[in-house]
Amino acid sequence: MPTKILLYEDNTDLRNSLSSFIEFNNELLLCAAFENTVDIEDHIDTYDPDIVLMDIDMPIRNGIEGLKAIRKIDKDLPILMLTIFDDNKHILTAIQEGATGYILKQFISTQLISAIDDALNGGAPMSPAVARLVLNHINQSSKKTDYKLTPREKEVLQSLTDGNSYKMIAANEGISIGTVTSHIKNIYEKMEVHSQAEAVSKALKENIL
Amino acid sequence: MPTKILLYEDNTDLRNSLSSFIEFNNELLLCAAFENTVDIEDHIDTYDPDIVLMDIDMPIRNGIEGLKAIRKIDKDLPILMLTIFDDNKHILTAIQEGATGYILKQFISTQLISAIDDALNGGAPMSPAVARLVLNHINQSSKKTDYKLTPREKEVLQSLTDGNSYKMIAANEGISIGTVTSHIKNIYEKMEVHSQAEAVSKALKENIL
DNA sequence: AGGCATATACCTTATATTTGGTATTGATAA
DNA sequence: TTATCAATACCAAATATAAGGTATATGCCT
Repeated sequence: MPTKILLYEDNTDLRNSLSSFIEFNNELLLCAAFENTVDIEDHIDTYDPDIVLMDIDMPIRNGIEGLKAIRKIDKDLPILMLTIFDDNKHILTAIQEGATGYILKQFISTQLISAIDDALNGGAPMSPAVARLVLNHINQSSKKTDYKLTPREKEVLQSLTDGNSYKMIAANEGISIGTVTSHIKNIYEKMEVHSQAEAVSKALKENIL
Repeated sequence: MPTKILLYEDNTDLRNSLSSFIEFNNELLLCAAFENTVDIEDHIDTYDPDIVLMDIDMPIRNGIEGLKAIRKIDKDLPILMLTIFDDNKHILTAIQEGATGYILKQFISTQLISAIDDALNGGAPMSPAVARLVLNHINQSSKKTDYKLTPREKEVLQSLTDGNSYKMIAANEGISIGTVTSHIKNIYEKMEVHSQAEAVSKALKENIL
């Protein structure tokens, strides 16, 4: 049984050539191709595809919106994003929204088949360059700022981040509330923040614990 | 000029066969091969490699330790991790610590050369299966808990997370402090928390914004 | 040994937050 | 059309926090 594909691509030429490419392959079956993701919920319902190929930059309702719309109704349907390589932000957004893989348009002819295959088998096809972006996003250590917190201050900050009040921190650490106050004051100075919320936010976002 | 390689692998047979494989290739130059990462700092200093191939599971001082040690002295040196197992935890740890790529040992013969090439050119070579793990780690939406916050409450929570005080939130949203207080009270109830720090922590960790 | 920096500790007071209420309006669902 | 809910708004009080001090111990440098 061939793999049912739903395609979204606003450029008419590319949409047609991709359609031909898919139709030419006996293992693949093109359900339909659209120029934007308006009504994508209905399309999914109507065609019940095995995989979706999705351009990112489309007018009216783009690929990210389409991706989100699908993920609301189907958490597992493989969705391969297609794009030119210049848009780091879109790539990360797409991945955070649950895209299955990421193919650069320039490599479609050589990689599409194996990418579809990988995606259907639980893999996440992406070029090494895209993977590098993703890894850099995870690996903050390269740009991790060091606020030179003392061991005690780190403990207190960790405890704050866990949602403990001054009173609870004092009890856990075996020190007085006054001392907790003092540590937190110093933490705020070093981190240049002025509230728990800001400190916790900064600590988590910058992964400094 | 050949690419200088430093190899860490505790299994003698595999280390030898990898060494032979590298020496057989004119583009590659094996600086040295070791069975664990003790003294890795000295090795880096002595051999000044272009890339490091690192097994993860080694006795005494393993590949993750070695990776961390290198990253303390060189943020950019490409480091490819090698492993037999699809060990989720090790893969994620390695990536968080700044590994450049991840090769499963079963694919070394076919993928090592291109992986080295990718790594040297700023890419992050990894198999689709490994990439899937990484993406799942980023994309929490599958297990995202829904606290059913209203749009306004999400705005307020976002603002809290940005480190704003009640007063600032009121000004930014164009509502009174009393109303901010009221929204936050409702947010706390829905999220089952009792302070800013806890709410911010939960919001960031669970990625609900 | 003396001087210095730092981590730790505690106090105090002015603000801010938390939590309990109540109430109005507009939009939406039953 | 009634009932519910979201968003808005305010009051009041009990607590918690932020930011200003000061003090002691410890290790480090000379």
